[in-house]
Amino acid sequence: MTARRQPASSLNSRRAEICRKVAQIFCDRGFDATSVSEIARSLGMTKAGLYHYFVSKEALLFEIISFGLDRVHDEVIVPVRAVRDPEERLRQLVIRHARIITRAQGAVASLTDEIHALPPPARKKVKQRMRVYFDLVRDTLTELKVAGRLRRVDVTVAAFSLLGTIVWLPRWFRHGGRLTEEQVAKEVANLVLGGLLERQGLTIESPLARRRLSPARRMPR
Amino acid sequence: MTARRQPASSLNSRRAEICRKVAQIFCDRGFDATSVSEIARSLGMTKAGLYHYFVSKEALLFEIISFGLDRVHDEVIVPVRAVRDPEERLRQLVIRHARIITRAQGAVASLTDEIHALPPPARKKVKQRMRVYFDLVRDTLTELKVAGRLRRVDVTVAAFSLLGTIVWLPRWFRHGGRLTEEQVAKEVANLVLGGLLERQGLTIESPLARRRLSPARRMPR
DNA sequence: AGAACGCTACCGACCGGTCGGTCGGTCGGC
DNA sequence: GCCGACCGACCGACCGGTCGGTAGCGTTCT
Repeated sequence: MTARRQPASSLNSRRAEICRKVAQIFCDRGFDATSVSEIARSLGMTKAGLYHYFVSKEALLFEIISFGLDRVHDEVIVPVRAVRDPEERLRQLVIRHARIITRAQGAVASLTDEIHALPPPARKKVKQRMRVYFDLVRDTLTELKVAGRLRRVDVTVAAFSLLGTIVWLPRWFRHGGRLTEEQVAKEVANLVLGGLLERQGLTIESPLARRRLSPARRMPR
Repeated sequence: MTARRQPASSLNSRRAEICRKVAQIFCDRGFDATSVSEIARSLGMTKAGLYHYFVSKEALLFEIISFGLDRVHDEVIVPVRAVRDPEERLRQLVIRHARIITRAQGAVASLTDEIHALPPPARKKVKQRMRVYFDLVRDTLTELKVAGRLRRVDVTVAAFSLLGTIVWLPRWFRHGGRLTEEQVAKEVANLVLGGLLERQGLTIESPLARRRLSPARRMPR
């Protein structure tokens, strides 16, 4: 129930392979609705064989969720933290997160819905890691706000709304549709950024040409 | 598995009462993770007693989901369709939808996640009703776009993103927190509208948008 | 008036089946 | 010859669902 990021021995690569496949299964059919025998059959082994790798169904779920959170950590949090400009950081964050979510057909995002099936200690760990990510989003928004580059919005509500938009992606996006995952990621980023930032050349902009605050709009109602 | 909107006989009022309570239970613990005996116990009756009202666990779920969709129909779709101006219609839609979702602690929204537990015919009916709602959102956006009042965004992506923001609300909003459900509904509406519309002093900005630099206090869920 | 009836609302006991999980192996490669 | 990978057979618990009742109550028959 612990274990994260051991060196890739043959055991661990097999574990990772199992994690990836089972993530998809849990994502498609739901954790509770999927029996261990079904999982094993999909993997071409028996239930007893599967239990060679995982001590319980819950432990398997925990490892899968942690695996997904690792992806977010490695491919979103770490690269994005290196971006200094908060606007560009936010854009990168949305695009990167949207991309891994559409790529995995929501396996990463949707599985976090299943945390309720975890025993409380494991649930707490997952929540803590999610919290770190949320703070990154909100802190970036706060940074923009302090710089006067954000519209008059509540940063907490904005952060949650942004995340809601992203995690909802797998519910409607389908590969091979009108838009590619790359296009959707960019479209969502523009939508979100455009909605949050003070309007003024909102895609490519020079940081000089910005008002410090927006005290009044023309024609207030 | 059919049945909708009979006159309120004593039987139906009891059914509705059961629906409301069980909706909360399913929402808290999940459909698959909740046994029929648990449900019955929470209602102060036995399993056999519960089966007097519903022919199956799935039928119970279907009735609950339909009940939630009825709420959206009566309190969002119908009143909002009467609004002629598309901008005001969209604002009303967001506010009304956000309000019933926070009011019911997400019972309405979250249960639609459980459609996968329904047998295909019932699932199809639910999806059709959800589709009607989605079309209302997208058509409104298209109307705005045609009138040149929308930023350069893809209306389909925008519609799904908007809905994602709303259905994600119950994951983080808690009653008795910093914001009331009314404030959150308005804030979200401003956020969404502001992000979509051509800027021109068109949002009524909420007084909540004052800077808040204090650290985080809550997590999703 | 009151016995008889019908019907709703519900219960205790029980059913076949499946669940997550265990255990004593077997077998192939180092 | 040992050890990691895996299997077939099996377990008790619990699942969704059924069945034969019955307590209570309004209506009807006499």
